[in-house]
Amino acid sequence: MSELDQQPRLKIEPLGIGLGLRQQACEAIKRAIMAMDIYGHPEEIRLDERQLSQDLGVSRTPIREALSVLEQEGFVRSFPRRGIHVVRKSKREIVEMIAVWAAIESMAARLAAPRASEAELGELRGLVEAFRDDPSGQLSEYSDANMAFHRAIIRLGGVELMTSMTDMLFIHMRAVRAVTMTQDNRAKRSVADHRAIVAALTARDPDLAERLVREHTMGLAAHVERHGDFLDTPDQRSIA
Amino acid sequence: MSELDQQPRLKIEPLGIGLGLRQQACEAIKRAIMAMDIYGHPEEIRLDERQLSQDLGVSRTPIREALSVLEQEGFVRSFPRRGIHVVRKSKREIVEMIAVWAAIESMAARLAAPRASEAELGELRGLVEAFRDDPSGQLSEYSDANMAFHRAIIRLGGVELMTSMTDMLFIHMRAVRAVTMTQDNRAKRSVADHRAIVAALTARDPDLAERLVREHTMGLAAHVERHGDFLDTPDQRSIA
DNA sequence: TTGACTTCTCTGGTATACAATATACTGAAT
DNA sequence: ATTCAGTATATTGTATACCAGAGAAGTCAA
Repeated sequence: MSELDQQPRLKIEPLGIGLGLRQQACEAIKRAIMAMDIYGHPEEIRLDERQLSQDLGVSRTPIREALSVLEQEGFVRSFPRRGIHVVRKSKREIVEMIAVWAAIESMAARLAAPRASEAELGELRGLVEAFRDDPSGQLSEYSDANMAFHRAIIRLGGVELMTSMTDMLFIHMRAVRAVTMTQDNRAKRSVADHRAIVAALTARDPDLAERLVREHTMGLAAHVERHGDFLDTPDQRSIA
Repeated sequence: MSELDQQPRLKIEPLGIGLGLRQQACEAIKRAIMAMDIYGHPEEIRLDERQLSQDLGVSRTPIREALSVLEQEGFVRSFPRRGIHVVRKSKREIVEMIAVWAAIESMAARLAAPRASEAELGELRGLVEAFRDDPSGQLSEYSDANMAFHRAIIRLGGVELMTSMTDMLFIHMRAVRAVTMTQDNRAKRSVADHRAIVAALTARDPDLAERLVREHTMGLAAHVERHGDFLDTPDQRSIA
């Protein structure tokens, strides 16, 4: 056995070493789904198992298991004997996800107010002040920083389950970025809101922090409720 | 088409017709897991795919897909090449689930305060007053009514995603029932809390309803935090 | 007697073959 | 010409066979 280690074994890239082939397929398909702009073209996007299996170079079995996981996570929906479609979240579903997000993050802010260290609050402040000047110019970067800010608050709550659950929600909400950027004054107001939230946390005021986070995020929900009609395609109701 | 409805078609039960064999297996295994008292005996519970497949009379393929779904839902965990174990939630995980529950239900109560109809509030009041007298006698029935009460509040919020997410959480929290019943005065205080919550909703006071629900449920979290040490088995930390 | 190494077995992972069903296309009849 | 029915094809759902890896036990040597 020992001489095997001494020989210059060619370092094969850890293709599937350690984690099952199913999870690799799952990640690959998820990346592919997230890469394409689902809401750009309104036609249904169908996934072919055999196509995916020969594209990824594995058999259909791990593909099917990966698709099962993705269906559980809400990315695809399988109609028996009729194929697998990429799901397209309706406006109502998006608004509901934002409401749940608001519920969780406001509770996280309440928990974070007494818990967060000064250093953590400093990092949070850095995330906000990086875009103190008009963020309309770099909307994409600001959107990333925006998400990072909210994730940071949730993380500061100290409840890991909140982090994982909202991460799941955020993945499905990348389509909302387009909606968020429609009103460019939203970005400026967003910075002001964030600054107020950090101030409440710094003041160790749980009630204020909770209320500000809730109103901020529920405001986004109301915004999507008003301006997100393009999310609903004509054939959306047939699925519901 | 219309004569199909007129004819007395023999009502064959849809035995596996229409919904895949995978979902049947999934439901069967989930029922089996929920039926056994996981927290009763501390040893690890391992699931054998071949055993399950010949017990259910199907091949291993749907079993594996069902187990994938169950792993996603957090019921089992699969260690590569080492077997599949029924997960045992740690005290920390239980407390975190209760915190998320509190976050969602308090937001639902806030949304329900202006939305709920008088009839819905009447039903809610019925759920509370059914156990106005000492609920210590029928603890099991009260626990069911307790869950029904909380689910009703969440449903009144009008956000379906909150209902589905908390249903998922509640499934994992059946083990907490044992903890809840340890302090028998908790049941009496619980009824008082519930009555106050209904009063706040009747008064259409979103802030009060939100606060009461939050404090009520977070009180349960604190209770489990103090008295739920039996949930952590010695080998629990090895998984984490 | 103890420790290490090897082998065997058990269990999960993967692939391929087969069966069932839904859809679409074509042909015939009205 | 239009509609209905039947068949064929394509795609998914299921089963079985094979493979690889991990754990345990047994044996040999020190």
